[in-house]
Amino acid sequence: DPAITPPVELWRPELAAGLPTLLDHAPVTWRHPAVRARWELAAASLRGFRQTLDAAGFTEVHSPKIVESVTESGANVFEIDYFGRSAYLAQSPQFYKQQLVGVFERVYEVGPVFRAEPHDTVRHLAEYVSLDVELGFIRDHRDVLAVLRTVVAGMVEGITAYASDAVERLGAALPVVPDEIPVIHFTDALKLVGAAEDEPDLAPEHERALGAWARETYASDFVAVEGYPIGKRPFYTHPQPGDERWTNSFDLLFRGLELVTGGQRLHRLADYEQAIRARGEDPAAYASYLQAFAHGMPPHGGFALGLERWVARLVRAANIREVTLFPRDLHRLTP
RNA sequence: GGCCCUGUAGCGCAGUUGGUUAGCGCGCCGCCCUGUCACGGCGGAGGUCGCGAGUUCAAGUCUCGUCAGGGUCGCCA
Repeated sequence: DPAITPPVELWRPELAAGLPTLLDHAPVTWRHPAVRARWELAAASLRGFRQTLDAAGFTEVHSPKIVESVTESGANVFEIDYFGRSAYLAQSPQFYKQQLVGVFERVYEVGPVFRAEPHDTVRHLAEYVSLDVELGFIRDHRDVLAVLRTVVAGMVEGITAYASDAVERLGAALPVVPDEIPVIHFTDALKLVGAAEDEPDLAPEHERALGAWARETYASDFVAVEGYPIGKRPFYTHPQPGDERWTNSFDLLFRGLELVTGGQRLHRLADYEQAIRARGEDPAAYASYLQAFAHGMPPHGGFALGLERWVARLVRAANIREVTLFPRDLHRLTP
C-alpha cells in the first residue's frame, strides 16, 4: 500500500505548522530537513562533548536512573513502584558522579534526568538530557569553569565539524566562545540588573539583562555568575572561603538563559554531616553516599548542562520543545 | 498553580456593529497538460465553527461554564 499523505507539507522549504501540530505528529514532522537539522546540532554537540572530555582524560560513566532516595531535598521527583516498594526516577546523577570521582578522578555522563516539577514554561521539560561532568583535584570552582569553557568550545567545534550542513539549513549563528568566560559575582550581578540586594536568585528577566550586558561589554554569548547564596544551593555546595554567605558555585548563562549549573563541592565528611544537619536532616539518610567521603575524597567539582537548552539557544528557538525529539512535559506523554 | 491570549476543513488563516446554502491559500481526489521537480489548466470532495448551557426572531460572531493549546510569573538544566 502507498504511504498516506503526511499531515503537513514536508517538501516545502518552510514547514508551515504550529508547535502543537509539530509535536502531535513528531514521527513525521521530524522528517522535514529544517526540523531534523535541530537534532543534528544536538548529535554533533554530543560528539564534540565526548571528544573533548575523552581527550582530557575523563571516563564516561552511567549511573542508575532508578534511585532509592531523593538527591536534593524538596525536589519534585517521580515515584515508581520498585518490586513493591517506593523508588524514584533520578533527577540528577549528582551523588553518583561525585562518588565516581573517587574512582576515576574525572568522569562524565550523558543521560536522562527526570523532574516532576510543575514548571509549565518554554524552557522546562519533565525529562531532558543532562551532560554531567565531575573532576577531582581542583583548587576551586574557577577550575571547573575553565573545563566548562573547553567543553563548550568543543561542542561548537563538534557542530562545525559534523553538522555544518544543518547549521546552514537553519541559518544558525554559532557562538564564539571567548578564551575566558566573563565572570560576575552574584552580588554584583544583582546591582547590575537593578535587583534588590536581598534577592535570593536571578529572575528570568535579570538573566536576559545579564546576557545583553555580556554581549555589549565582552562581545560574549556567555557569562558566568558565581557566588550564589548558600541558602539557594544544595547542601553539597562548597561555601565561598572567607564569606560563607556565598558559595563557590556558578551558573553559566548562554544568550541570557541559564544553561549550566556548576561549582565546587564539599569533600570532607565532617563538612557534609554539618551541612546536612544544618538543613534539618539526618546524615544517616545519606549513608551510602557519604561512604565515599568517609574513605577520603579529593577537592572536586563539576557541572551539569542541559542539552535541549543548549540547542534551543543555539537556534534561538522560542520553545524548548521545538528542539526535543519527543518532549515530555506537564501535559504531554505522547508521542 | 496565578495572570493574559487563543481554539473555524489535513495544514496555515479570513470571517466586518450577531442576519439567508461559513470563505481563502496550500494540501487531498478526478481529468488534462507537461523534462516536471515550492509547475500549469479544468472540475470535485471535505467543516456538528473545541464541548455544554444561556441571551436573541436569529450566534462562528454576545454571556457563563468546561476542555485543550500558547505566552508570562513562581522555579530550574
